[in-house]
Amino acid sequence: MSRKPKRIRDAEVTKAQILDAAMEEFAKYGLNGARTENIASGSGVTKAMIYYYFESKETLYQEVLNQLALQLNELGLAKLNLKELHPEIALKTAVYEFINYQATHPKFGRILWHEALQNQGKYYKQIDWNQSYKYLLEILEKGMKQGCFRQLDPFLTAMHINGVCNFYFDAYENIKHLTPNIDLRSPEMIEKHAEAAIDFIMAGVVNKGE
Amino acid sequence: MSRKPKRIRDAEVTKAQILDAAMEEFAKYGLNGARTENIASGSGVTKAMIYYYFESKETLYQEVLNQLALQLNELGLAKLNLKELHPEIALKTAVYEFINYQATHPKFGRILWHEALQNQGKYYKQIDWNQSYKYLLEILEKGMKQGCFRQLDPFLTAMHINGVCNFYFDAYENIKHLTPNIDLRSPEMIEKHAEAAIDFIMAGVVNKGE
DNA sequence: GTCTATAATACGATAGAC
DNA sequence: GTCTATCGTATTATAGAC
Repeated sequence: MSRKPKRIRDAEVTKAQILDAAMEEFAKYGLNGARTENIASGSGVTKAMIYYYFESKETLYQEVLNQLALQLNELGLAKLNLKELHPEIALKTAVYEFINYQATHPKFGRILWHEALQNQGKYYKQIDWNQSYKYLLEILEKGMKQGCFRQLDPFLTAMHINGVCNFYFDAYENIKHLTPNIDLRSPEMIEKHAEAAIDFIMAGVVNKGE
Repeated sequence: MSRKPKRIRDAEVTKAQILDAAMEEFAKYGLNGARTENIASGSGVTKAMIYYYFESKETLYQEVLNQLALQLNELGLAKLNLKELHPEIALKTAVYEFINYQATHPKFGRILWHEALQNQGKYYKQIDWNQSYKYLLEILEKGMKQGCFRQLDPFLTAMHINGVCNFYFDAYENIKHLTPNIDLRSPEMIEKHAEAAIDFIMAGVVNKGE
């Protein structure tokens, strides 16, 4: 009579594995669509463990969002010290890093889109995302003040820049059908997107009249 | 003994009402998240009617996507005869009309985002969206050939333009929390977005060196 | 063509043994 | 700390009366 081998008991490890699998599942289906059974099997534990470490599926989801915000602030734009650079260089760098982040962390954007669409931003609201967003605003405002950027609405411009960077990745599952012969996820195409996006954005923002 | 008044029997009307309510529900929650009960109550019929007129929730969803593609082709860019205009005017018009379409048909973008995210474009693939997408490509290519647009990758540029137009609307539920004092859905703000988007896109595309 | 009632199942969450 | 077994409910879909 062989039994299922029992798991090594390690709270830290188990909790981290659940969070990882949860991020994967939430990225695919969002809070509502995610299945606790999938999170359990994805992390190699039973469903009951999820409720031992986290109060509910909802709490687990909130924790995933928290982790996301932490990761973004750590790995993201903070360490680049963009404020001290020339606005043009700062903006180019920020856009490049942001696209790179999207390419290497595809779950990030997807979770936030699911959040906006199916939860109407209910949980997004509970988390402070401002740091990363404000960097971009500051760069734009500084560039306008210095005259190297055109006079634009900083908020709308930030949204437009975001759209240029994001759409390629987050609408991928639809637009891949428009170009069946091109692998939009290949490093070469992503690099092309990054270059074209930077070119497009800079042309849209930089003041050529000087 | 009062009874629930029976519905007037009219197949056409009932079917249309179900489709309307379904579009509403799918726009909110996508195929998986949508509840047939909500679609039923939203259209004033019972759940059984959905299965009488449509094979299943899935079939109903496919029909909604079909309707969407039809509406887009009818109301959209086709009637503008953009090919005969100067590329700059054509692009400005296309962007303006597209933003206007998004503003007046918010369900359109939401359904497609849900489709990309939760179904990985499985049903999107079954429908021909090419017309509307190809208009934009043709405008860009014509402008580049004539020299009034810069030499850009037409496909990537089309994606970037799409991102500029869309993000404002489709990420609304998240970004509204970033600007609690501004109503991003007011006609004034949408008009500002449209103007800024056109300005941004034209600056990114038009060849200034001539 | 429309309804009520219900079958069948999937899923979040919990109890309790080990 | 981890497991198995199960409860309770929500939900898609169908059967059958009117």
